[in-house]
Amino acid sequence: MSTGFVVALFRELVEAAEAAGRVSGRKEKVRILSEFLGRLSPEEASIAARFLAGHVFPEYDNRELGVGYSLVREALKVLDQKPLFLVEPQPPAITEVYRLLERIAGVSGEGSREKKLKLLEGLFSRLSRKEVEYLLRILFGEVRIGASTGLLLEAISRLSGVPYGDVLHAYMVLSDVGDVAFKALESPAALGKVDVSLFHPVKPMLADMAYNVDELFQEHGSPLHLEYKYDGLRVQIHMGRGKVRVFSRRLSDITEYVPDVVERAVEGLHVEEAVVDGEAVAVIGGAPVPFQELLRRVRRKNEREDFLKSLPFELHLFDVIYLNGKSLVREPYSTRSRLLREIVVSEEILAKKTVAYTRQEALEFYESAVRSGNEGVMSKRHSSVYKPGIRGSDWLKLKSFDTIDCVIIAAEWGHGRRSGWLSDYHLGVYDEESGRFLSVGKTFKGLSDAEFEEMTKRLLQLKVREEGYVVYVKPEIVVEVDYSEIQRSKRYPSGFALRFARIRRIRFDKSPYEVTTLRELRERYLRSIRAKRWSPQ
DNA sequence: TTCCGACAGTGGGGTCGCAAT
DNA sequence: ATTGCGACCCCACTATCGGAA
Repeated sequence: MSTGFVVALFRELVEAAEAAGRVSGRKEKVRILSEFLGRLSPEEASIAARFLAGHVFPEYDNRELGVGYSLVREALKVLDQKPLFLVEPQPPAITEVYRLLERIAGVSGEGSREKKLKLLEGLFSRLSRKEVEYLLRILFGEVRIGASTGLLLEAISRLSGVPYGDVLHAYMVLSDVGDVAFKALESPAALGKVDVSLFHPVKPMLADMAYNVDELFQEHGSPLHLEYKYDGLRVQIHMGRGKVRVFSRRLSDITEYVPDVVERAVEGLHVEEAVVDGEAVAVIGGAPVPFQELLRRVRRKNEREDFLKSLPFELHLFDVIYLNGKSLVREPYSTRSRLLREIVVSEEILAKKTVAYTRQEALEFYESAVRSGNEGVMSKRHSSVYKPGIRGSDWLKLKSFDTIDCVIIAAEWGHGRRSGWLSDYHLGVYDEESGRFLSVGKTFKGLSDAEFEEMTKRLLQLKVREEGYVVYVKPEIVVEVDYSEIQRSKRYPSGFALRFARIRRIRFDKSPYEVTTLRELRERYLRSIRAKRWSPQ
């Protein structure tokens, strides 16, 4: 090769990852990663950057590896056997590992499990234990070296000399850290010029959480620009040149699953070329169905028309980020909002909006959103630009939630920084009929490190038995639990599961027989689906 | 010097299609 | 016909680092 680069081994990537993981400072991690990537050819660097971010393929790439814990467990057995090689196998290059993973992703059909297994075993047998460990971390998207996409972009900026702002913007529109690394090394001058283009998905902008309307005013000032927050599928629709593609929040092309969304976009927008952002909600009788029901339409393909009609998607658009050849991500929200209104046939396709000058107006709008079966409201800073993939205070979400008391009936040992703590708790409600506590799901959210420490001690004192990762305890510790929705569950004996459960506080003052009853939970569930005007079956 | 924004890490609910059983 | 697996839809929350104030 005439590139002037020495072929980089996968082992070197592992060494760099380890080194970055050992230090705690972000700057030091960035230095280590940039020095490593700087030694690589553009192609190697693009693969390595993706690997370090916990991806095998670009995020917009729809290829699937089809390798999970089960297959890996099987393949790992090969390491326990004596290798059949007479001479030591050649350690693979980064590019070789990538090509092999591409082959694995390409396998499908009957006997695919066996074929994937053989390829995986072949790869494992050429790697040291430590290299296998890091390969697995990459495959499962959990590299855990305290550096992911964010710090990799800083490393790319550092090694290419391209300002960080340009690198970040390139990432936002290219949607792949590997593509950014490649371009930064191959043509750094061009990196600052990339922008949104038709049919290449862009990471959707995200919102921070707010907890009351006062916070919204505090952050965004008056008046507030509010929208309904719908509980559905985030969709980014690219249309033009006689074509429409729909992308999900994680950039999968979901066009084939949502023909009615395509139809509504085509009928609802009069425009040459556009990329619009919105939420698709499944609606029956004018009211949104529970998210759980909507899920039945996700990734469901080749579906008969009568099924689609029984659970139709409605579209609520709230942004436009590309229009007739021009990127709008640098335009303020006020402008994008106006342009969106100009290209819709009717306001019906837009997210419901209001401008609230007072606390009272904001509250009323929020109440109306929740009353009509939606999640809550969004507040958007009128002057803010569209920041793809960024979660910040420019957009704030205010969601409704409810609270019940549960008793902890079991707990699971944590992983990583939580190893040594019981950090995942099985929550029980009281069933008066059987006199038992029945599980309504698990949560690991809400406690501080100190509380985990304390909770672990208390739970171990209440331990009844231990099975694998699960420690069953005497039901004694009561916790107040916030959740966003009660779902029907086949997994839990109570028949219900809490969506987005998190512990608000520990109730040392309450006895387990004072926790919420199953009857009460059932009543709450029935009330919530009545609000949505939806009934099972 | 203190404050706060962005990032990383830990893990929850559900449903589908597909291959294996 | 049923089951197990892998992918992916929705995520919330706390700790930490380092630049902003």
